Amino acid sequence: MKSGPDIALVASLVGDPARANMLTALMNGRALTASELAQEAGITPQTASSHLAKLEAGGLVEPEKQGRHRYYRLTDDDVAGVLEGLAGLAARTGHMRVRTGPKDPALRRARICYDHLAGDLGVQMLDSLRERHLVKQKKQEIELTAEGERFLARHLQISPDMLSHPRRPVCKACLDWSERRHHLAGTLGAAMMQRFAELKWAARDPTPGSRVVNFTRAGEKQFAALFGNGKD
Amino acid sequence: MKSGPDIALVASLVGDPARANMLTALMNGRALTASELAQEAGITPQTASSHLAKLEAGGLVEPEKQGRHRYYRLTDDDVAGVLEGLAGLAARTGHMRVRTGPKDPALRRARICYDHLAGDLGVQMLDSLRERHLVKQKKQEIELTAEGERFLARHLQISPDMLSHPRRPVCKACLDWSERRHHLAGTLGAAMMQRFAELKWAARDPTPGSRVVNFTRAGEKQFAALFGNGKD
DNA sequence: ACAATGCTTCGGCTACCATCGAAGCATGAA
DNA sequence: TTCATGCTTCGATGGTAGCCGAAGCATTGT
Repeated sequence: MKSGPDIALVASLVGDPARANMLTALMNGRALTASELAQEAGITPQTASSHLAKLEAGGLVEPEKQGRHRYYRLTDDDVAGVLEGLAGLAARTGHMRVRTGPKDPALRRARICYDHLAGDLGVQMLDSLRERHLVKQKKQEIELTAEGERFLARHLQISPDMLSHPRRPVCKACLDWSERRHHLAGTLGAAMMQRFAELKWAARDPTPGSRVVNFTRAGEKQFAALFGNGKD
Repeated sequence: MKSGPDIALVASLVGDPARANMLTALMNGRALTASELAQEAGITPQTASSHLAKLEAGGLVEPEKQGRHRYYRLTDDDVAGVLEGLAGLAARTGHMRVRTGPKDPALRRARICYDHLAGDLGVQMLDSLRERHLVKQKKQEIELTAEGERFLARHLQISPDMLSHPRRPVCKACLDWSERRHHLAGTLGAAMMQRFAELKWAARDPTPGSRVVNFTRAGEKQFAALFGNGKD
């Protein structure tokens, strides 16, 4: 009659330090993989998996499968709002948290995600394509329009028959690690990245293991001309 | 560097079912005694005491001593807001809570608190006195003004020398059980209640153990004329 | 096909914390 | 004063949940 899980259930989810660390890591809107969240919370992947399953059951986070990764994000702004409120209450009692700053700026700017472009520029590129109706995006589904095909042929010498693959889609939305948004994956994403390299617009950083992509001065200009949003 | 109590601490406070029950019982703004909260949570007083100490240390509730009772209330609206948010998230996942309805309406309307009037009418009376500057209230301190003394003498035949007592203040703010607000205690509160009875305006319910105060039809009219707020 | 990576499930261990009995203060009443 | 009530502190107990090692799926790449 009077008992029941109610707020205690969801509050206890946030009440565990490991889960709280995960949730605060997700507060900026970015989606993180299970492994990254485990590292963020300072626990092993198997423990993190258990926590994430509970958070998902409690409706606080939502998973999105992406290849062999599994990205998690906060369910919606309501969750973020409650977390903000809790943080506010905690701050009043004198428990401030040191905010972990952004990592390597170059990595955030442009990097390789498998074989396609990710980072700020990658997200910006998909934004531009979508805005100019060169692609149509519906959730994770992305479709190349006829207008888009002409655009690719004219400016990047990419023809549709180069993009067909038995098991891989032409276009796919891929969750960006540094931004909260999607960037373009699939055979088209890979082909575009390859073309950027061939045109000497950009090249992977020679440092072994680095995923940074360095744009040349001319390449950045050309890229901005094609996919610029007017801000830089 | 990255760890710290932060939101996990305050969330874990709400995360315990017993504490959550206490907090939800306080959500309507009323202040409850430690014993009442213990009963509300279905635990023994000593366990409740431990919980309340933690909630107080966490800044979620604030105590107010009142005789041998100890009233607890939510610290402020921010706390209530966060609890509301948590309840909202919990409701989405299908964990609705059966809201414990208001108890006996007559008890909420008017009742005896020790020896003075409490309930809706008791709160309304102190409101009226304060509004018309017959008393001055500063936190829990209440002082009778010269204007107030004249008012009491004229309408209720209560003189200041009737109110002096070696160990009891004339006026005192007493937390109301059903309302969130204060009502008037002290020798004045007792004297006024006694006068109401003598004037046949009201009488304690004859049921043994009942704290209900029944107003007569005429008494309610007179009371409203003196302390009415225009709403009834 | 095989190997590698990312994540999950299972089992046992450990530590924490809610809970209550008993006793100790504090306040108010007789 | 002495008694009663309300609340707190102390100590011991027990249940629960976080944690990790090892093994098991799933997906991708060679």
